[in-house]
Amino acid sequence: MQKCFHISKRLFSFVVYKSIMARKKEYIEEEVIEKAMNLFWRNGYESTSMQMLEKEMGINKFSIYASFGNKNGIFLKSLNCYKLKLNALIDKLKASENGIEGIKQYFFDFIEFSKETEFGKGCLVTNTANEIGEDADDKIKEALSVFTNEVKQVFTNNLKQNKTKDTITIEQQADFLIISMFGLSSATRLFSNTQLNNYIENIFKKL
Amino acid sequence: MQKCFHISKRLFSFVVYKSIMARKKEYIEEEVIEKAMNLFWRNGYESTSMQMLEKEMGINKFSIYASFGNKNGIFLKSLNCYKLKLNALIDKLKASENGIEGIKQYFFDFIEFSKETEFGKGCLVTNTANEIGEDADDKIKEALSVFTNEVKQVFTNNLKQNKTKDTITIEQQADFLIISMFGLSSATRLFSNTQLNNYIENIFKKL
DNA sequence: CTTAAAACTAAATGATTGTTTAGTTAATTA
DNA sequence: TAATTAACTAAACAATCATTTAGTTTTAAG
Repeated sequence: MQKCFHISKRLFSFVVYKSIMARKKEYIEEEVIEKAMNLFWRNGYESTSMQMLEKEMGINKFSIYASFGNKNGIFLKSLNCYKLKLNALIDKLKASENGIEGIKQYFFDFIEFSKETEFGKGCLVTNTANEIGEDADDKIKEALSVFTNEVKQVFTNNLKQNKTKDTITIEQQADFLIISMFGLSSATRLFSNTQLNNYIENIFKKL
Repeated sequence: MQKCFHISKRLFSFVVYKSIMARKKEYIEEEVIEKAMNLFWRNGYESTSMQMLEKEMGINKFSIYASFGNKNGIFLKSLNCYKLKLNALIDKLKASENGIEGIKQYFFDFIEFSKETEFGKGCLVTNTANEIGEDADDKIKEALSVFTNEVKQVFTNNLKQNKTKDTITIEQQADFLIISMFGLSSATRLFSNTQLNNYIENIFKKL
């Protein structure tokens, strides 16, 4: 087969044999990925084993590998799923037109979003950024980086709503806020609601 | 042997047979623990295997287990070693009498303390707090909690140097600062020096 | 010098990791 | 209905994990 005509076996069967489907999948990929995502969110990447994923996703290892390639593949899809869920908060923030007040509300919204029982489970993105080392998978590192920069950009746009702020101040405050989100993520897992409130109130006293 | 007279084999040999030593250890426990600590600091608890520890500490697995019991034991000793190293900064902070300025200097000192190459390696305590789950070893969780509270207490004492601040404000600002340290710890691993500076400067604005 | 005990080396342990393979079931099309 | 093929179950895979065991070497006391 010539290189320029090469397409993967899976894609090939999808494109050409679309009408010759045999047995139907008994699960919906988006649904089982959401379950996987919640497991990764609670336990982290390394602590989540294929055995746990098999049980939580409710499908066999074979099916998991057939659908997502490997553990990394499941995780990358899970990151995307997380992104879609968080988009509810991000979209609200984007729609806000009250500057830093909108960002402050996002911080409070995130606590609710992260809530599990008494404590939260942090942010899947920052949890992973804290967990992995420099030699981790490049796609994962890239996804985390892209995500972080996107959120920082939304913060920047909201800060720009205050016309009295110069460019340098906005950049510095955006750095301050995105790093503060890392602190908030950790804090939801460890600190009380009162302490989280004290934290957020002090953050926004300075802006 | 009656229960009330029971002492461990190791302690027994130490106390009674102190003068009947056979072969001497070819390593100093404090020295190999420092090497282990640096490995945990760089890679985290789970990612650090006994194989890596054996190589880095320069002694055999048998010797490691004889000296420290198990991986958890090595880690608890490593946490203590980390504490001793960080005490240089903490003592400087304790000695300072310029209120929040001393705390701000501690933040900058920590960046230097955490520095590895271009990026830092965070704080062993907060790294671990971010890594472990609720079902982790109780001694480790306790050690992390004690450590965090001690640092917060030092922050509190420094904040009290400003006599105009009321008790509630001091408590709230101490919460803010200790959670901000979690953010700084993560940030040293991911963000540039400029961004770390922007972060710290904004933390201590209007405090 | 003999004896005893601790410290050493190196290999084996069983459990668990992520991943793959062999064989069965079920759905679609001709 | 028969043939085809994807999706399934369940077992096996090699690698690695933390931990233990067996056997040797070294030191010091009697």
